[in-house]
Amino acid sequence: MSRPKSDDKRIAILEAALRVFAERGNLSAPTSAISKAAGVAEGTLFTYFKSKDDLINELYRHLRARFDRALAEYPIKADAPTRLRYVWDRFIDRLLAQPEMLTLLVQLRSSGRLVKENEVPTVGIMEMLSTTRELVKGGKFENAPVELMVLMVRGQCEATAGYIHAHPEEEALSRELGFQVILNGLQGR
Amino acid sequence: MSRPKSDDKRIAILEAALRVFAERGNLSAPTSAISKAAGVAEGTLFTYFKSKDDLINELYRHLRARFDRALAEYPIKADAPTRLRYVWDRFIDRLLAQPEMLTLLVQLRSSGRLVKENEVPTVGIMEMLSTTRELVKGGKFENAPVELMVLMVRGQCEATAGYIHAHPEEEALSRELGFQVILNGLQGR
Amino acid sequence: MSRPKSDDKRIAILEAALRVFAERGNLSAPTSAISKAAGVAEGTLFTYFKSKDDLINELYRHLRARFDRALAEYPIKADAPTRLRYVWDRFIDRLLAQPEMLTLLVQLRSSGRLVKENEVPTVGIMEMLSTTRELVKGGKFENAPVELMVLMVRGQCEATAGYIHAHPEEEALSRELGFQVILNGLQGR
Amino acid sequence: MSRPKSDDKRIAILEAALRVFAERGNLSAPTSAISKAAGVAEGTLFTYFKSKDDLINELYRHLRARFDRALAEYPIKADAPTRLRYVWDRFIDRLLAQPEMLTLLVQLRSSGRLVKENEVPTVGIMEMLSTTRELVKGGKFENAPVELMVLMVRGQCEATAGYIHAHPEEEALSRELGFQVILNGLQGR
DNA sequence: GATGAATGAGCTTTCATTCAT
DNA sequence: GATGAATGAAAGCTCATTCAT
Repeated sequence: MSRPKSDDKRIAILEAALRVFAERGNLSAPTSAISKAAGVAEGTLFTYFKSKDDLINELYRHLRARFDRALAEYPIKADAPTRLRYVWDRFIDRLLAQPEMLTLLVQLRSSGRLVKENEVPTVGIMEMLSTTRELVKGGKFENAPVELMVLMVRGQCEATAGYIHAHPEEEALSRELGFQVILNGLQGR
Repeated sequence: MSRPKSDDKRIAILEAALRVFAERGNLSAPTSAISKAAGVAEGTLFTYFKSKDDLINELYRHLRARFDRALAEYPIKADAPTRLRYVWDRFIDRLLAQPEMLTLLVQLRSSGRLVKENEVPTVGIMEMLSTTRELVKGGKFENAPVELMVLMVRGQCEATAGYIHAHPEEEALSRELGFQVILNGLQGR
Repeated sequence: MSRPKSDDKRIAILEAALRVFAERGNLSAPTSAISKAAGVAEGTLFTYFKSKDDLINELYRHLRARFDRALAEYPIKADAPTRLRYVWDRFIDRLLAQPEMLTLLVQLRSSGRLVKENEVPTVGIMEMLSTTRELVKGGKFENAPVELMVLMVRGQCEATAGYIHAHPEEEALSRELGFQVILNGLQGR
Repeated sequence: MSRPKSDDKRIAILEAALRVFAERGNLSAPTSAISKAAGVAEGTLFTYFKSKDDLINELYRHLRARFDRALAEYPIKADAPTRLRYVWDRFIDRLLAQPEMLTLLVQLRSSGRLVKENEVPTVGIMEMLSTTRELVKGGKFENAPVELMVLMVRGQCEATAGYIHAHPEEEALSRELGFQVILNGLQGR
């Protein structure tokens, strides 16, 4: 094997895609713009990704993996509210660290281009699931479908991050409030 | 006098766009598919809409106008929870009546193709604003930014509609639960 | 017969075509722009002219007729130089009166859209022919093909008008010079 | 390294454009006809020329460069009439070698699609300028604007080439006559 | 006759992907 | 593996012409 596929280059392309897709809406940026932004030739993109769709799916996985990595120090032994708060904060952190991601994730999810395998929940979502289950126990939502609850938490989280993005000066307050609202809501007291 | 521009045809094109855009993600459906679905010639689309972007913006306004029309019997004199529930139910109604709309609205909002004027709140959102303001009064979120609250309500609503779309048999329950969670959350008791 | 085709309208369309074609090069202006400029409906243009090509040919004839009308007082009894000068001045007059025409004539001639019948010489050209024939008599170009001579006179005339258009302040001089050069040239002494 | 952009292909496209534009008037030939005539794919045309307008401008420069190249053996030390005759003959040569060019040049000039930079005089025109200046010295046109003179020479030249194109059997005579007329004319004796 | 909405062929240009170098 | 020229199938949009009103 002469030159091995470089992982650096792979990452460079993914990061370039993140940036470039965020600039033009709708995943409509041409692959040539992505390869240019990544500093590689147009053809090279296709030695790392079979097609644009493949790139898009890998990008989605890449972003989700980053979310999961952010949960490294998950306080597994803490109580449910603390654990939920941890996930909440990491999600917000990530969304604010790369605000393009917020829109991009939405676009990816609604693009109809993601393959089935990419529709499995991330570690973060799994944690939300179990935490939420615990939280509602004994409350008036004890018998509610947990999946619905999780969708709600995620929605709330993205709404909060969106608000903070528009009003950065209210970050601390919003982060807190958003969390309290959903916690309150779920506990049903 | 010649044939007048027919409003039926205009609506037919908008409805066709709704359907066709929902099928392929990212507003990427070709205008030719839309005109075909609307039963008009390719060129005709452009006598009703200056460009694809114009069509997209008009579509957004069209959808929003429909939401507003659904609020015709808004119980203006009822108490805040009742009023919020009314808006909540009408939103869910609409999203379920045309489930394509759920994805489409998200796509439209994140497309970067909407003009400024289309970013003003609908009547429904305005009502949410005033109702929410009233709801938090006296609670622990009294001083929270109302806009954030409204974003949360909308997020909750869309999450709930999404869940119902996937689990139609749980509609009544989910509709109720979703509302209770956000109401609980906002009232802070 | 209810309403007769109005000659005013016909002329209005031709004049509009002259203006509009001059603005965009290459006869590429859409018929809709012409009808708009003429103050008639798009379809109306086609009740006066069978097709765009027909309009173009009629426009050419219209312009040529105007040239011919300018020769109304042709000094038929004067000597050859005087007569050539008369034609020369009227040509220059016309080209300066509507400078768009200079470019337009060139475009029409090189468009490949003129029908055969429109390739016959105008009255002005006919006069040039006979005058030129007389002028070269006895000179060193006695046996030259008159058609070539006439092409030269026309070329000279258009070159002169073009120059005057760019340097209006030198009109009188240029008009005179241009004529002297071609007269000199033809007489061969 | 990849395949380098081939200059052959570039030239092939330009030559194809020359042919195809000449067939249909008004630069109205579709780019697809040009690429087909050049034996390349439709898209390839656009890797060599940014747009149709760019192609048109490059074509103009291409043709002008050819004129200039034809003057390689310009007899710089000869007297003015000899030098003018050299330029005259080379112009006629070129116009006859590719008769499409005669119409095409006219179309290009009157198209309104040429950029400013392409309006500078060619080497041939520059030579005409200086030669003409010398020719009129001492004659009755001593104080005439040289630019006008040059426009005249060019016009005369194109008229002559046009005539020869229609009457090839009179080439030698016409070439001579045309030149004599303009020389006579300029010298004013 | 006048109007302008309707039509659809045709245009320029873009872009994912291939492949010669 | 890397490169970028080559490809050709779309895409969005224009426009001469027709025809219902």
